[in-house]
Amino acid sequence: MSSQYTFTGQFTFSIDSKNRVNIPAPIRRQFLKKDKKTFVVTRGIDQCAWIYPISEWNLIQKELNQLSSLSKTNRLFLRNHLRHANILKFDSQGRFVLPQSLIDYTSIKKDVTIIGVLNKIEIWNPNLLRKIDKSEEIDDQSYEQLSERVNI
Amino acid sequence: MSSQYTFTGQFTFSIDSKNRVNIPAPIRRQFLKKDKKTFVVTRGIDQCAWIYPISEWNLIQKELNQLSSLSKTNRLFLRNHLRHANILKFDSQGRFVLPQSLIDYTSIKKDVTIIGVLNKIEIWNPNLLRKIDKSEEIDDQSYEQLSERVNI
DNA sequence: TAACATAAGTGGTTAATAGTGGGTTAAATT
DNA sequence: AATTTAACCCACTATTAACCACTTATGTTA
Repeated sequence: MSSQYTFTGQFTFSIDSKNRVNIPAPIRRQFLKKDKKTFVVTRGIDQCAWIYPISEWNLIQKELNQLSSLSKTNRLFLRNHLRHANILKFDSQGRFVLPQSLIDYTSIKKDVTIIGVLNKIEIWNPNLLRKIDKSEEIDDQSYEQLSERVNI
Repeated sequence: MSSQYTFTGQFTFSIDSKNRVNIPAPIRRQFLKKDKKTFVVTRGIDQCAWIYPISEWNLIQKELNQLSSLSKTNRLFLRNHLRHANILKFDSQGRFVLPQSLIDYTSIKKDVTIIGVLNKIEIWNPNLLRKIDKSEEIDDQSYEQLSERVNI
């Protein structure tokens, strides 16, 4: 089953003294009623945090359920991806508290950049995102490979 | 039949003088009424303890029943996983006493890190978990392989 | 375009919950 | 019967989450 969400856009906000982060209104508005303001924040594979609406996350979990813990790789993968996953809600002002472990992982200080990436939302340290922007461009060959799979 | 539990998150608490360990509230809240605060603690495959809600454990037992004891591996596996399994309940404060044998096995001293891993909960010595974090990272190739099976 | 109205982002206070420690009673073991 | 162990209860403290309030944008209408 495919995603019901298509997040886009980029926003930069401040994180407050209680580690609360505001979810940009355009993104917040997309949240479906059924998800009841609930989502999962976890480590991204790059140095950012990923947010999935809870219904999206449930789809992922179903896939993870197929992996047996008797395999070592599976065990590591499951552990490292699930332990950093926090089920949260945003408050009546549309904010949530970013867990300390993720603040550390993402090196977020005062400001955060929030970007919509299809079925997930990414939370970045603005400086880090800028740096990666420059250093990790997609080369032509990789684009060629992608072209086989994605018709854009 | 698949799991009814989807534990996530990471928490670090202290173990008290009576060897009591607190179960983190977000995990405790997930426990189904039918399980009546009952669960099984046993040895994990890595140097940690595994906790399964009793209904999950029953599912696992059903699978274990499929393994013939004529195979030596099966015999060893069954023995090592069943002999260290304790059926326990958590008290009105949400704690349980961690059996001495598991304290020894996991090298737990003063603090414990508790992590949710889908249908089970893992109890670790925080230092040990950190060590594994570094030494056993998943390499790019394994990620590529996983990507064929899991769409995250 | 000025005035108003609405929505969005930010900040702090209070009330509820969670984690921790210890003591008392009941049960089990020797 | 004495000692140990486990269950149960009560209490304190720190953290978290719910609530309220203010300010700055954005947009609408006269």
